[in-house]
Amino acid sequence: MARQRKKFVRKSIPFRKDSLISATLSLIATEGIDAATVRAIAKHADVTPGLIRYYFSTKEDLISAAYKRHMSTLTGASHVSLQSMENVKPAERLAAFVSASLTPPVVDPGSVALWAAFLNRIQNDEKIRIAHKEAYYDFRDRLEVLIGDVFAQLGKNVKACELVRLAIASNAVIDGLWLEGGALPDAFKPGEIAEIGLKSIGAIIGVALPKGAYEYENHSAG
Amino acid sequence: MARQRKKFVRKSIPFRKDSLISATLSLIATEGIDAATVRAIAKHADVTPGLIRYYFSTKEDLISAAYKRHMSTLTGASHVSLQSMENVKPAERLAAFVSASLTPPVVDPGSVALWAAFLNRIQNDEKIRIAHKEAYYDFRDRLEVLIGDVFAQLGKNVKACELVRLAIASNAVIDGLWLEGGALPDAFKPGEIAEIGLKSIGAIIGVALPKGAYEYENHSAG
DNA sequence: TCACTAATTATACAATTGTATAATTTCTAT
DNA sequence: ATAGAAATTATACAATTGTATAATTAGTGA
Repeated sequence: MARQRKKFVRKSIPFRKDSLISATLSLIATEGIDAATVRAIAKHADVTPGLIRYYFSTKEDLISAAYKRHMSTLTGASHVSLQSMENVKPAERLAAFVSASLTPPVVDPGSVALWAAFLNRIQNDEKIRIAHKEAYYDFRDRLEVLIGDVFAQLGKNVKACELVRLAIASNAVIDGLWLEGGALPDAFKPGEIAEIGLKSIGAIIGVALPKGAYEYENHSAG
Repeated sequence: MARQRKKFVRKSIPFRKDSLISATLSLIATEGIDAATVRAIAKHADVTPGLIRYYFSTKEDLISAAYKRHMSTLTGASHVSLQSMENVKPAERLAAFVSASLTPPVVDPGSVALWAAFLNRIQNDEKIRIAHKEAYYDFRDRLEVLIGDVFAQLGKNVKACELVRLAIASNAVIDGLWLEGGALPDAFKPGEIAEIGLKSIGAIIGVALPKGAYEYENHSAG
């Protein structure tokens, strides 16, 4: 008889790490943090539990890596929206950024659940606390730049501390809407959250933000 | 020799339930959800693990009860601020409500951690999902009434759907600021969050909200 | 004082958890 | 082809978990 089928296939280190991180995120998002046991994660990644320890020295290491990837996914989605918009009016760039942050896949129950699961560890896990802080300031600073650009183009002169205040407030609007949209997906119509976000941030900074920006709304209605 | 010291004291049902719920909340808030084991909770409540099952048929029951109490604590804190303000101008009542929601003890790391721990279960635990939904709408509706009163007093006519939108947006501002203030307590000066909240919501609804409302700010500055 | 009820503790148990280590299998270089 | 290194699986283990049940203890009314 022919040689028996292979019992496993060797994969590269990045591949396996990615698989395990993806499996971890997927499990936490869909079944909650308690479901993310080493055995469940391994099964989800089509791998044996022992392999986890081969790539991550401890489970906390894996969780920490998963957190970082989730955060970069979140912030990355908003960031991508600004590429190829170099020559677009500042107000439209800001609107695109806000829209992207308040539209699927950023606004998503699993995404919020994931974030909440990690937030729970923020107090007792320094790695996660630092990562959270960095992600928060990164996002807020980007928002501040975008808002500053809008004012610059309009010739408005705004004090630095005032600009910070507006960025904090705009960030809060996005966070709050993102949260509610993800936690209570049935409570809002599609597009409603992004629309409210645009109007609200527009009111806060005193500049109307164009609605229905680019890729995020259906073009047929424009 | 005298009779040996009592090995335990009998307490009333509400007392023990309260103790156990408090211990649960305290543990989750300070050490995270994983630390809230039946044994740790019992120890925290100066009780034997077995007693938990005497008052709560399952651990999930206890967790669920703890969630409800936490939510009513949160919303209650904002609600109390409106009592004995029946004859105050609507804008000041709204301001007091916002201030109370964005000031300790509502804004607090433990409070946010607690809320995040429960949010993680929102997808897979129907009881918690329903409780969350109710708490959200309860808070938002109250906000909507307060905003509506402000407009009524100013003689402004605002459509119902527009009022809802403003309540959603204001709620998002509060949620976002509350979250960031609790998760990153060092990132903000005392009173800064409440101040930003008042200005932002004021901008959103188009009505300046009085700062330094009542009990929440130091009276010496007034 | 004394039984009786209900609250509390004590003990036990099976399942699950993270981790450690030994045993295999695959792939690559020679 | 084959040996050796590296990746993967297999197995084991002690600790912890939620829960169930039996054994005590405290308070109450007669």
